[in-house]
Amino acid sequence: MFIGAGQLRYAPSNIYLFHQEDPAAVGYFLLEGKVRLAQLAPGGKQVIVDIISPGRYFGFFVASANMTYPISAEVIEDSTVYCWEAETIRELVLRFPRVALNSMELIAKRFARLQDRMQMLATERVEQRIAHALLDVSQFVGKEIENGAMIDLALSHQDLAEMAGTNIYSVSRVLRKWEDDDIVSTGRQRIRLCNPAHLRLLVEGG
Amino acid sequence: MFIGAGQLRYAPSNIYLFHQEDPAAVGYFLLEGKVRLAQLAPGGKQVIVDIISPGRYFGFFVASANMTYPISAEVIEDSTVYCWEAETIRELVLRFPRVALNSMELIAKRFARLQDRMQMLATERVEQRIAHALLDVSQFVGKEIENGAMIDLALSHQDLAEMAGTNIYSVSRVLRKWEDDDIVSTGRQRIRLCNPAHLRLLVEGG
DNA sequence: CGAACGATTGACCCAACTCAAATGCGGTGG
DNA sequence: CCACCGCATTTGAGTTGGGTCAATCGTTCG
Repeated sequence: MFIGAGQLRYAPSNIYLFHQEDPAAVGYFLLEGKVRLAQLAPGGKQVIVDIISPGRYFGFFVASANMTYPISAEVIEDSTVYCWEAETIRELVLRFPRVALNSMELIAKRFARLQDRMQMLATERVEQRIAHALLDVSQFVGKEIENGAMIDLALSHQDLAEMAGTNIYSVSRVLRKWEDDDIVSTGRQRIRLCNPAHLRLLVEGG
Repeated sequence: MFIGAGQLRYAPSNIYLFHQEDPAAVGYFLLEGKVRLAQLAPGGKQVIVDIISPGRYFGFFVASANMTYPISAEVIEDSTVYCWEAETIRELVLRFPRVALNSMELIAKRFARLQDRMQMLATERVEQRIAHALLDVSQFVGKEIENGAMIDLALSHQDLAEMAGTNIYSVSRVLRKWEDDDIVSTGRQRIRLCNPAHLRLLVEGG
């Protein structure tokens, strides 16, 4: 949408598209690559809020609202983005109300997802949280193998820990246990879900 | 806004305006009273996502998106709400783009707030989380006394626990400690922040 | 006055965090 | 091709925050 009003931009791995607290001047749509949205806590720890894969918007609504970015966006895989100035977004929304409605629907879904994650952090124990985080992220960034029975994720233990609100040691121990039970298989910066159904059980069951 | 397109409704304490999983058919604006938005976790525990005070919208964006409510809304103080059918909201957004823009700004702020809460749940320890939750909720539902030096909250330990992702026992212990330090004073379903600045220190500091 | 409910307190215990150290893997440069 | 370095991961041991349970107390209200 809005092709023409914004501009295409190539962003190599490891750069930041924007930093937390920066005035939100630009909204993005990811065409290709991968971007990590993280929030830095006072004290050094950070939380990964989301991992963006192609076809998704980010920093879009804040930009329309004249705020500062509440999170940072780090490119973790060479990416191509399409981006719009905040002012342009506002004009487009005013000109094409349909766009606004779509945006509202989009954000409502993201909102629900965020609430789910909040609940998981508030009520679940580490093993469930890790399962939850894996399933959540696999909806978008996973590469399916063999009719979806397996999902391959490019994800470090560090990332997973920051999504589940724990540390790399606990992540390692949990993954090891699951590996013994053939639920996942792990490698350097790679996690393969061999049995997503079992993970789902863990999340539901308790 | 939109007066005329929706309708006024009186809702007594203890009823639910909507339940989690219900199709989101109506969006609300609170004129008077207090409403608790909570999400029930599989396993009985629940998380209080927000406490709504007069002047705020809720269930509004989900309604515009043809989804099911991701949370339940319980009236916890006799309330007056103004509400719109989902279809009406969509029509209004399409007809008055300005409304859409305002909505997007509104939701972006809420989004940022939710992300903050997520971070707190993921990285902070219980004492900080409770301080955080108190400050967060006091922005909206507190009654200021003596030029803001004190804030009076109608809040049970149970509520606070469900906001901070802990249990009533830990809440009680933390509040007791703070009471000994004259940071708060407590009563039945009532918490008075005597020294919000000190709480803010706790949140920042670590 | 008594029932119901919120709050308190103590004792116990375990999940998970911390720290330290070892191990393995990948890429690089000689 | 091998040696080396840096980083991700693993593993063990020790510690503890805070969750759980049980019992009690206080207060509100019918």
